[in-house]
Amino acid sequence: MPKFQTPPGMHDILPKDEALWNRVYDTVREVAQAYDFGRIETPVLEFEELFSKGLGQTTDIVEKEMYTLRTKGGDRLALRPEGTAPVVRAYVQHGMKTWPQPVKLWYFSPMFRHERQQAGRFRQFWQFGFEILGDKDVSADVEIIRVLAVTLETLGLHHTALQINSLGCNQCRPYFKKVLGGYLRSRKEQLCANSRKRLGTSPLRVLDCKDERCQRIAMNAPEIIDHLCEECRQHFKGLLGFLDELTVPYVFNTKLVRGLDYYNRTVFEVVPEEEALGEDRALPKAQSAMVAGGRYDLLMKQFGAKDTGAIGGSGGVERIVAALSREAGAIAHPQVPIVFVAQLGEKAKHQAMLLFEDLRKAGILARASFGRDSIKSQLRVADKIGAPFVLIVGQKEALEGTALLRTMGDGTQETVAREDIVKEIRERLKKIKPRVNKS
RNA sequence: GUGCCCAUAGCUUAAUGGUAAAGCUCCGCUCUGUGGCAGCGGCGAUGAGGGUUCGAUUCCCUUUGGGCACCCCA
Repeated sequence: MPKFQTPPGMHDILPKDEALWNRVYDTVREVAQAYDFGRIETPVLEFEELFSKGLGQTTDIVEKEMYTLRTKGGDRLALRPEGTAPVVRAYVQHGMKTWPQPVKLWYFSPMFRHERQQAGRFRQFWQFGFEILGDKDVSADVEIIRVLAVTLETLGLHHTALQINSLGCNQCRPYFKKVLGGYLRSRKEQLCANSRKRLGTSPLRVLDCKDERCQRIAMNAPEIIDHLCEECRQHFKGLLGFLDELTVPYVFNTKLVRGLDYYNRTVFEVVPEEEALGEDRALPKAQSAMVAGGRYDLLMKQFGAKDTGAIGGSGGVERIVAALSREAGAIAHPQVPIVFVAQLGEKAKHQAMLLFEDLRKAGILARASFGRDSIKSQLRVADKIGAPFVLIVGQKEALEGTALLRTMGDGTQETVAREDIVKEIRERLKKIKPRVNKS
């Protein structure tokens, strides 16, 4: 039994995962570059206050899911549970308001939340995110949604559904809360215990409670969309108009609220379509959101970036990787052929190492097993890893300054002079069809 | 944080209240300058701690970890 294991909810990303992870990372990076987002990586640790003040005291993330610690100097720090607050902090700290607006940033980083893990939910998980700061205009909303949609599409995830809603602003939300609160209070008896507790603090959350009774009440509840102030209504209308023009399919979900307090106006989520989940539904709907985000003008203001706005969205890498594995048919990647360098004898080993370096410098993927002495076991390894060619350097070859070039497919081999090896290998590799492996 | 299920080798699985078995993988030998096949061998496990018992991997308790659900979220 291993003495040490990863802490609960945390996991290793192994070489076998590399193909899919790279695919997600590369896609995010390419999309970010195509839309001119600049990379930002903020520290894993921030002052705890950044989140407790930024995300809202009563949010679950702050109340019970933060990893916090006290430093020897007495500072209270927290492992970041999300990426937006640090980015806004950076915007203000580095005076990005003096940069040409808006400032467009992206990241790809681990996040930490102390929750019980289950399917698609971890204590350390990776998120990529896109943020547009310093822009109140609805076009920023459109761009964020589009960038995320393009990312998923490029990855080949087509069975997704974009849900979208507006939460209003400082003007209209308090008014709506009152209306909603009144409605809910009049039916308090029929609500579940949890929702009853939430009535006072965040009545909006009652709307996406999964309790059957609450659902029924939520069904007929007043909708925020009918109570938006004129500006918010125009903003939302404008957004939907853009999406229609760009033929981005969306589902207007008036019940969609988000777990963080800082959102205003636009909020959205991308979930896998039912059929994409397969018959046995590998993931339940509630925690299957692959991508989510919203506008956070209030957070900007709170952190000192007045009179401007910002919007962003982030994606859960593990969930997207899982979705990619589900669509296994789409996942095929070429495997780069490897040339194996085998050696026999002390002198030959030295020669072989030099040869290995020659190959590497020439950009040829090479592998060797210098720790093994028998040619037999070395060839076995070459066979296992699927090397199409093996270069064998023995005593004789070492003296002659040559190597034996063995073609594994048919077992033929010929002697090649040291200085011709790279050229010869290059030619032969050209003729090989890349092997395609399903992962 | 709450509830339900689970825990044997790196992986997949056996078994019994009485010496823990196999397949795959890995390492090696048969074959001391040649891979795949085959044969043989080797490494390697009852998550941890208690209890019941002559004896526990098996039964009980605790704990740790995992899966799932709730809560919530990417």
